[in-house]
Amino acid sequence: MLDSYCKVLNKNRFKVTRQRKAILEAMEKAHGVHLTADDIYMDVKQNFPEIGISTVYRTLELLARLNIVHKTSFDEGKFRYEFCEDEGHYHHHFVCNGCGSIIEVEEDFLHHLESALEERGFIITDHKVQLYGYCPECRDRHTE
Amino acid sequence: MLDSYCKVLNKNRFKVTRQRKAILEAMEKAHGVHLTADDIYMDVKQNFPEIGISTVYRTLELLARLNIVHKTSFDEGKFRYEFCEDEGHYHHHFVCNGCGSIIEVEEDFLHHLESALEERGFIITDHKVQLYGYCPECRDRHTE
DNA sequence: ATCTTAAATGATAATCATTATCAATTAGGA
DNA sequence: TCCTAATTGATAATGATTATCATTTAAGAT
Ligand SMILES: [Zn+2]
Ligand SMILES: [Zn+2]
Ligand SMILES: [Zn+2]
Ligand SMILES: [Zn+2]
Repeated sequence: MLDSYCKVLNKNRFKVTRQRKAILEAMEKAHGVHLTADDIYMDVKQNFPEIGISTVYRTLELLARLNIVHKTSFDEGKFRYEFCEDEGHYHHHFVCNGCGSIIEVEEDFLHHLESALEERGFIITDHKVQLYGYCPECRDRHTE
Repeated sequence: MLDSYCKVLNKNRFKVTRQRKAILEAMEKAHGVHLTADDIYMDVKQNFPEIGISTVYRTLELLARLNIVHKTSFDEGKFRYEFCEDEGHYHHHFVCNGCGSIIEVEEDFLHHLESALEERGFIITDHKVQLYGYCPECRDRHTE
């Protein structure tokens, strides 16, 4: 997995540095979790104290440009990152207003909306669906 | 319209100040446009040079809390505001990667996604759908 | 209409995520 | 090994937003 990402870096003439590998490893370790730049920085620092926060931001920007990671905001005033899916089409997210947890949702009804727009002459390159509310653990606390 | 918003302020024991009225007026003037706090600040300043940017932020936060305006981010690193719809359920947005224009989309296929989650015990209070791509004016420039 | 007072305001500083700068380091090809 | 452009880390800068606090004001009581 890590190797295949390094191949993409190579293919695009970007150097495979210790820092970039460490960042990719940290993200792999947290697969399925939506990490902030700072989450990644803190984790990498454990085994690599010299790493700079700028390198983390720069690397994530690069990985996003290469379609290795997907950068998205859940309206918290900061961005979160996760690995892209192979198909290039993203799953959706449910954000709990109670505990803040972000839960992935597989269902996809967006084709309808997309084709309606494409008929009107738009080109759709990406979409984002975020649902907000209460997860089963928080719903009782909320309705009490 | 403005009067009905003032009524909501009154009902909730908030004062109806010149600043709050000016901000609501600026937003009414730009109905259908998705304004940033600074857009509103700049506009109100024309006829009300003493207004402070803090007041704009504070007022928007209050109006959002009262469900008068809806605050949303289009991943630009800042928030945009528009009046809530009566139903409490928002339209969707198409963001053009070319010119940055934000176009409203009425179609709503989200019930499906929402009921699927509700069956699993979640409570959905809000959703956000944002599509990205190229609008008809920008698509040729893009595919050239 | 005046008084009272808690709410609201504006100037300013603080915060926080992110980006830019730049001298020093380094990956990877010759 | 050498060369060099890419990369890095420290630091400063930015830009949006929030906090602080002395001053002003809306709106209810007199
Ligand atoms: Zn929860
Ligand atoms: Zn996800
Ligand atoms: Zn466009
Ligand atoms: Zn809208």
